[in-house]
Amino acid sequence: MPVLIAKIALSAATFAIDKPYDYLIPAELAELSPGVRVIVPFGAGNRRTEGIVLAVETAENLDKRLKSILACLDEEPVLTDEGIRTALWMRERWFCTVYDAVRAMLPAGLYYALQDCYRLADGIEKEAALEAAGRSKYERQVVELVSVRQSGLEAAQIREAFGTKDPGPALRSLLGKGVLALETSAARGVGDKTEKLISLAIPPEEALAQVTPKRKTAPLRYAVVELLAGIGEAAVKEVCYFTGAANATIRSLEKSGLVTITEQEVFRRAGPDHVEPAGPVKLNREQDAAFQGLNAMAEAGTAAVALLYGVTGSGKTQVYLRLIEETLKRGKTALTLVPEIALTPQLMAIYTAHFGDEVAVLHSSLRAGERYDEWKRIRTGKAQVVIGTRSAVFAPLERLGLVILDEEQEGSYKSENVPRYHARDVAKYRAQRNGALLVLGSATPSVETMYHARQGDYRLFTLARRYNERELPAVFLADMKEELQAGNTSPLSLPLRQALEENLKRGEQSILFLNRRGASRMVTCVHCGQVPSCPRCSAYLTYHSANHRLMCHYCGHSEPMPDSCPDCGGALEFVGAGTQRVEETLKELFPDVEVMRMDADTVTASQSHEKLLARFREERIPILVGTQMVAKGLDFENVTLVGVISADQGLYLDDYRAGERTFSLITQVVGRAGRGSKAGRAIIQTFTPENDVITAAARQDYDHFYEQEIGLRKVRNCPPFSSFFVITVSGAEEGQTLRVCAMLRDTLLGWLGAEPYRGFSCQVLGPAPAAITKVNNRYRYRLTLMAENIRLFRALVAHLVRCAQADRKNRGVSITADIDPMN
DNA sequence: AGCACGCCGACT
DNA sequence: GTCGGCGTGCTC
Repeated sequence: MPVLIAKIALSAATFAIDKPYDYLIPAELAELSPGVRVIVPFGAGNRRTEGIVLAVETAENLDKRLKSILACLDEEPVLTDEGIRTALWMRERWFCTVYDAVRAMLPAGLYYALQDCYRLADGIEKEAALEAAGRSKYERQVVELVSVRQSGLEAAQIREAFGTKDPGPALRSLLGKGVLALETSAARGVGDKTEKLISLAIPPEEALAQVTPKRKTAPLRYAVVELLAGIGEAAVKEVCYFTGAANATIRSLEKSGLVTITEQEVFRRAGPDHVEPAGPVKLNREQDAAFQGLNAMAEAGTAAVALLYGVTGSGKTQVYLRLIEETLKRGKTALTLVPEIALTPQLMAIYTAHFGDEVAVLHSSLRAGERYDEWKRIRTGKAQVVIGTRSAVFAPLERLGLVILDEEQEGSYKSENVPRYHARDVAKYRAQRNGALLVLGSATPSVETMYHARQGDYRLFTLARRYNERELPAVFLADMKEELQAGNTSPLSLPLRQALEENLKRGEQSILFLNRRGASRMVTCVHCGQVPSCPRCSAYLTYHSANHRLMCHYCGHSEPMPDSCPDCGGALEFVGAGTQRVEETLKELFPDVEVMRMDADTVTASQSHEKLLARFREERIPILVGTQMVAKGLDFENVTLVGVISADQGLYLDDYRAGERTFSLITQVVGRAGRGSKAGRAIIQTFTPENDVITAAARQDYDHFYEQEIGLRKVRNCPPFSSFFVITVSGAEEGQTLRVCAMLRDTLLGWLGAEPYRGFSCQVLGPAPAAITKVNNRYRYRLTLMAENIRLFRALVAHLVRCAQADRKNRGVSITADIDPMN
């Protein structure tokens, strides 16, 4: 008798054991189709696990050993066939499990939280249950707990009652005896972002009276209560930030009844601005030429990739819009990806203006419900145009005809957590499968992309003229070495200071720009040179003026800023030119001038950076200092001066992409400045004014930069000439971590010497400690393999990782692999 | 990674 | 008996 069998990818499967598992489809689920999620028993303990059906098959002879699917979670498939294929491809391509990929593809609002609920089995009374439990004290405890309520008890509550002791064995034993019944329910809609709020549960005086006696021994408890007494209700996160209290402290305060914690949904979305429908798109001759070429490619219906290389301000957006219009006319759908939604609000507004309700927007600051709604609109075909950030590359569009990746060189397209995919590659894969056109747009294309374009793999379209023929600002390189020799240790050079003064006199606005990496601010002792570092990480602590504390950016540790050096008592001094330091310097120089600072610290939920920028423009605040996010303000009419504080920051890092990043950053800052009718100026501060990357960027000379860079890449065998495979080993014990890493290298070298890998070109570097060796008390060592990114070699790396993970000797260490990581 | 299973010694 | 600890092997 034939039976139905489902191939299922499981959430509980780790990378080492991930594969499609076979389960029997029970009669009541006979309609089950691929793409729906199910609950299945897995492992020796039959723990409930979420999975997704990859395929349904019929088998003639029933294999007795197959387990059955317990329940189905979706009425309709949440993944299309293409989605399933993409997930399978991602496992092979990015060293993740199929379910890791599935998780990345689905909107948060679709997540289920599985909840196990234990109750006495039907027809079993408490007495009988106790008897069955026999003399086992834990089993008796479980029976006592569970029999309180007819409906039974959630697993989490039983675990809580047991404290540190694991109730698992007792529960399983009782389950086996038939005394207990287990029901697994799937609760939906847990994905919404909530924020925990904390407030005093008792009057402030009383609370203070309770904690004051132990002020010396429990300073954090005191600090939290004191803060709350002053401000009333606050977010737990903020309270931790300002006092340095850990979550444990907060919980203990809650337990002692001093504070109460409530959860509230976070509303982060700025209301959708109402946009007037836009008129037809007009293209100039150059844009039209690019459009015609691209459109012909899209129309052909065969998969292809094109690079639209258009200098800043050349009007790539209009070309996108025309291409999308034509794609829609052909009855196909279009997907546009942008690096960070926060940096491209205009693009969204423009899309909405052109395509109205047909546009769906997907990005991280949407609430789970909104994201889910947008996802549904796409899934049901109501939205045919999608714009969004990295994960929007998985938008469930059918009949995909066009994919646009704007600012394709941006690093944010690469995911930093599992699955560590690159949206560009996923986009390429989807375009390939759909016979769609992928357009990579950029003013400063990544070296890899330009290489492919020049090789003829991608068609190249160029927009060389600035829209409206606007003039570039005059660029001046300020030599910071000279400044230093002249005794100027402030972050502002003399030329920049003079330019600022002139702008202030003329009533024009200025923007000072800091590289992100230069944004942090360390503290050092003038006497002994000590720099306070994190106790859990091998990283220096950074000073935050908002709470006057030293914080670790890797693990979140924080401590109060000491008055003097903890080691020798010497005076402490700030190093590095963070935005805060620049702001303070400006305030000293121009005491009566308002300075606005914009960085991760000042941009919060209520002070979104659009709001800050709007204020900057409307109130004509003379000077704006900030990181990347200030770039948008450069378009403003009254901004006539832009200063790049530390152009070198990040340029001399041990990273082959450093040059590319610096070039892109400076080029865009300069290219955007002086958009108005008044002539603009740009001052770039650098310690190495002769550096090729910096001078090329000042001239807006991409070709020169590219020629230099591709030569370097070739010599060093960096992408696009090879790929970096980085295997990271991390563990609590440094010796073991290093040993495992070395063992991996030896195994790999052994394999590379044998068939079928003999002769395959692969450079093996390491084991080397990661840039931040210790994070959260775990040591990290890595192997770097430089090799061609082909299936055969990926299979080898995957096999290596799987073997190492399965090895009992490597317990306690985690082993992961990544391709072309961003740091 | 979980989890069972088998084995051992300790407690009572 | 029961409990805790630990090594080994499998997950449809």
